[in-house]
Amino acid sequence: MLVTQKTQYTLRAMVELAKHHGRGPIKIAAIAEAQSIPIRFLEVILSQLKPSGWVVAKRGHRGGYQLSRSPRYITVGDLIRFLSRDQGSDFCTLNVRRHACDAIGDCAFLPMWKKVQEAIFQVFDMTTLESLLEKGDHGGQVMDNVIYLDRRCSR
Amino acid sequence: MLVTQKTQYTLRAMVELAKHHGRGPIKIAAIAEAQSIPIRFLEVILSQLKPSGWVVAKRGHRGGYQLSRSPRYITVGDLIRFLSRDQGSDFCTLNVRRHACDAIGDCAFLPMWKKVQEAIFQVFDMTTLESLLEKGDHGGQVMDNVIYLDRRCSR
DNA sequence: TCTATTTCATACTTTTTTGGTATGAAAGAT
DNA sequence: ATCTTTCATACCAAAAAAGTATGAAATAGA
Repeated sequence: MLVTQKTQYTLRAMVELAKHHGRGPIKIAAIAEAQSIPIRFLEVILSQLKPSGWVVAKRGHRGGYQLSRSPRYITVGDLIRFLSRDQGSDFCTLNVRRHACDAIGDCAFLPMWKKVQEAIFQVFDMTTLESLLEKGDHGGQVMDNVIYLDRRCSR
Repeated sequence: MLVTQKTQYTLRAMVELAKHHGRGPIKIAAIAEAQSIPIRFLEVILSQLKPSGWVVAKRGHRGGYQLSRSPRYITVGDLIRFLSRDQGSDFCTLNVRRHACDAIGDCAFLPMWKKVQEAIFQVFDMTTLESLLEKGDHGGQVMDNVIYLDRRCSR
């Protein structure tokens, strides 16, 4: 739910579009090829992005997709918010519903979920498509004052 | 994947156990009742926590569960890491696999996923069962220097 | 205007994950 | 002994995610 395969396909496709920004439309097939995305699935994905103006499409010969605005002003955060728009949870990326523990009155976990949600978007919102195109460490400036604990998944 | 219903049941059950810490075992049925968790499901959940020493069980008359150590030293982070231990993603809470975009060489998104993962556990790791018992705003001290953008899920 | 190309809209199928049940055995207290 | 409670494992159902199919509608260029 947080980051599904579809989410990742979407981001990859958008980055691919960003790469070619300003050089006319690029075909679904080409994006699918470049990013190893099942072409039919990508068709569905892109046509869902269009109505809200993320991308502009052109049909027919020499048609294809292109970004509607500069990759500099498109953030991962905005995209992910968009992708989880009609997904019932109260914290869009987490899977948590506010009324989950209604029975107990006001849920003791709520402040925590809220903080996590904010922390997540703190990162997503600072990541633009453009920044993703730049090789090397990008977008790290903001969190540099935080001490990261090196705790990994145990397995 | 990130936070499933089972995850939330687990946390609620642990908080319930924390409430009664030091006062002998408490029955599954009582926890289930207090936290509105399906009892059979909770049985499964708790018996999965036992082998790794999160809880101690006692069978038979006057049996039940209790925490194996103080709620002060049990963090949500540790619990969530435990719950997602054998779930193939490289960033345990996100659903992202490192080799997802192998084709493209080194994935442009990796640094971002890593930062998000760290940001999430920054919060989870500072939240102890004990802190969840305290009413009011708890655990907020660390993130206080961060400027939160008020961006919500659009819907 | 015809044709090849490409997106578009919608619906369907399959697979995977999640959520939850069932059953009966084992252990412990009185 | 017996009642209570956990324990281990297997099973089932529902929901979500992933992916496919079909044919229609534009568009460019010959």
